[in-house]
Amino acid sequence: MKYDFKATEAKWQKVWDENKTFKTKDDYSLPKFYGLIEFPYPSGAGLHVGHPRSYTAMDIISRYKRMNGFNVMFTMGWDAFGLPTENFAMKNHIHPEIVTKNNVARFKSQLKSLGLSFDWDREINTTDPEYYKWTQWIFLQLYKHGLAYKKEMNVNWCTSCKVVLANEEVVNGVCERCGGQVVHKVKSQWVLKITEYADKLIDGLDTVDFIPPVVSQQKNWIGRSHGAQVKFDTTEGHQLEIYTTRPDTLFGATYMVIAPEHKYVDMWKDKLENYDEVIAYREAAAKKSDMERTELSKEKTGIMLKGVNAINPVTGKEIPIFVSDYVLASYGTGAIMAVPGHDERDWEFATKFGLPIVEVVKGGDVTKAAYTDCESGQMTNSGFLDGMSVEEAKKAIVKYLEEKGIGEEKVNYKLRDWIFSRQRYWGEPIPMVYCEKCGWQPIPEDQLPLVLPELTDYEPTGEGDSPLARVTDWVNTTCPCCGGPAKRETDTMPQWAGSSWYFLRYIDPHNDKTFADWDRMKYWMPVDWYNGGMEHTTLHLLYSRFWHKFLYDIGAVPCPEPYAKRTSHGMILGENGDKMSKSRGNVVNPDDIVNEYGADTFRMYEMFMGDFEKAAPWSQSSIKGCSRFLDRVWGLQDMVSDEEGYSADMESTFHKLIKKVSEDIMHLGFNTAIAAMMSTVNDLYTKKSVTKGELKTLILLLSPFAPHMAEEMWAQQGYEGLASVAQWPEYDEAKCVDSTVEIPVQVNGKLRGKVTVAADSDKDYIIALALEEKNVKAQLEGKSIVKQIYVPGKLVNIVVK
RNA sequence: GCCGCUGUGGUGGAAUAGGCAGACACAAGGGACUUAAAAUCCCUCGGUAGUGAUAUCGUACCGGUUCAAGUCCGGUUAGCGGCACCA
Repeated sequence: MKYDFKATEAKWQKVWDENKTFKTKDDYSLPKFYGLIEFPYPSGAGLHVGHPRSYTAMDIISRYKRMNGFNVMFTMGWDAFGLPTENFAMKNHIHPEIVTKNNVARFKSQLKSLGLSFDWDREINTTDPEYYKWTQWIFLQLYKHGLAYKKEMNVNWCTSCKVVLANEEVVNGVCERCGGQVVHKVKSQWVLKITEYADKLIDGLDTVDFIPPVVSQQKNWIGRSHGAQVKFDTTEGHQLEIYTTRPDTLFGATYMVIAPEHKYVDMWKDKLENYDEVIAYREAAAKKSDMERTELSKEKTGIMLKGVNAINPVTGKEIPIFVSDYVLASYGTGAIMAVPGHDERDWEFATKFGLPIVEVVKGGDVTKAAYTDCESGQMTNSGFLDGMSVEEAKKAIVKYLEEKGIGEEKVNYKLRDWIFSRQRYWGEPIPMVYCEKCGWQPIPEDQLPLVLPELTDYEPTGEGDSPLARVTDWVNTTCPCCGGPAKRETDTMPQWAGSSWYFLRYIDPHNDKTFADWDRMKYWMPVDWYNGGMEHTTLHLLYSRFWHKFLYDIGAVPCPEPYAKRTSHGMILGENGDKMSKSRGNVVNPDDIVNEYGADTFRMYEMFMGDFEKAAPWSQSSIKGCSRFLDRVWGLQDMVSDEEGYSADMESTFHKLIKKVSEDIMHLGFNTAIAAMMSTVNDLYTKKSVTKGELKTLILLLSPFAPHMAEEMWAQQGYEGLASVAQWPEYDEAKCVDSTVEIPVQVNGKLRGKVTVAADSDKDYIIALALEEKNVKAQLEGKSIVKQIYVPGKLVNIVVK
């Protein structure tokens, strides 16, 4: 009888739904497993074949854990605030709430068709006021602990979206979303002090099991560097403070550079003979977009300050000061000491402006290029540092500077604070009120959620204000402090806000007293395994770790790290190897595959198509292989014998298979687990028979991968209950070995023959047998044996001369 | 430029901790069944030589360590991802 996937899949999805088969239990005496996948943004385009790769993998792991007696939490929700929904609403004059509702409904039905074992009773939606009430609450805690502040900032302004972007949303100087030009604009923004957590975010990485690329990217992004801050006297009187990672090269500092925005430019207005020229340079730099600044990075520009010089504190020499945009106002002190002998950028600048280059570390030729090696060099031209290694010199100079009171050790980070305001409608309102008398005031917590007001026009004002600014009766309110007239903040939170804590809400999604009950969090946290895309490493993953660490510090969550383990899946590419996209016309719709082959085949193929952690191109024809395999498994029912256990010749095969599938699931080796099942099924077809016990094991092993078919076969074979929650089959390590083994025999490392022996044969016997093997014997003809190597159970190698 | 990852048949990919390279699939070719097609089943399938047993070369390239290297070490090269004037 042919397998009817349509009817069968619908049937079991209904059973699972009605029985709440995958409902998370409240029994905290059970071992728990919290598997997490990134909840999607419900876009208008519907589910993409890329989404289920991660979902299916975690579904398999969750099903495996469940069958092994774990209390499993595996859930789904919607990260539903965001620009595309707002843009769609704007264009079509439909409320974003309706758009979201429709998109969620579509996503949900698509996901349901895949047989994913989510506990749907815990579904959450970031745009639900009962959810964002707590997003706002967390913001208020950040504010109350001094981690949220308002700041006039030079922000990234997308000229096309007419919206301010976070640093992270600007890619190569253009808007990440629309590719529009990004320029600088001054705006007053809410900013979160993620930099205060830089050390904790780096150090915490040692306590979790994240794949190495994630660890290195996060470390790189935070960019911690150790160095020194040093004060240089100037001829004008003020001290100019710089940051350097190479204090050892202080004797080689022949000039200084400050950022165009540096405040000393204004302070020294009267002293500077060429003030106008410097200001013109500053204005030109400000006008440059990030794109232009990057493009022009090859050619260094700058203006020397006329009228003020600095004094090198160790050489006592007067050195010139420049403004140049190769020094960033936002990093360190916005000023540097330039050591052209040992820094490539300084060398380039010094060469262009004809400035002196002094060698202070031996090992290179500073007339040709900067010598930046700090491993092997030796100090020279450096007074009391001469003869020291770079490492020694660093320590000695810092000690000297500290004694003199002109410098100290200093740690710096590339990480910037998180700009948290968006001039958009479809986001969480920031629960703050501005009062002329009292300044910024938080909304009392009992007034949360601060609900988004209804709106008919979602167009941003174009002035950089949110559409909310138009809703005057919402904006005008009273000050929670003095009761006088006040105005609400009209900016909303970025999309990253809702996703920064959603894993906590899954634990207790309907709690209206707190964001999640403590005892529940104590049981469920941390997330045991979080799988998601590499593209979220420096944004979502870092932000959510930051929020969690903050919540931990104020005693609101029970553990310092939210995720115990993080892995990442590769992208699914189009058939031609390009990234799947509408414009390339190579997008595959999962619905089509499910309709043609069924969810089980679709799941199988997504797991079989390649190394889970690497990108893999979609192949329409390869799907057939998985479809054929499932048909063959189904067909086994026609050759099942009356035998209960495993047949003698298949026993070790099945023990090995259980072991392999179990281990492969936990190592993301889904493709090899499936391959092993295929092999075994092929063997059974060769034999043309299968025992009841063998079929039972196969059904159970298949259940996490192709749950619908497994469920149907389980029922047809007369087993009680559901395969989805049946006990995972056990294997016996002792039975994983075959009674006879085939040992390859090499002569001088080249395969010449094979001998078949009992598994417990001893070395001498095997070597003797090997020497008698026909082909081996021929190879040994007329040669003398130098050495005989036997690797137990693996191979024999005979070395001859 | 810096950091990280990856180079294996026509294709996707296997190969535990240095031990039979190419598992499992797809595609292709041949055959069986069929009025025919689809589906299914069987065979072949890295290169070269040979009817064949077999020999020989072969995991991006060059070199090294080892009885033995896709795997380890040094260098080169190509591709992907991240960061990018961070002092």
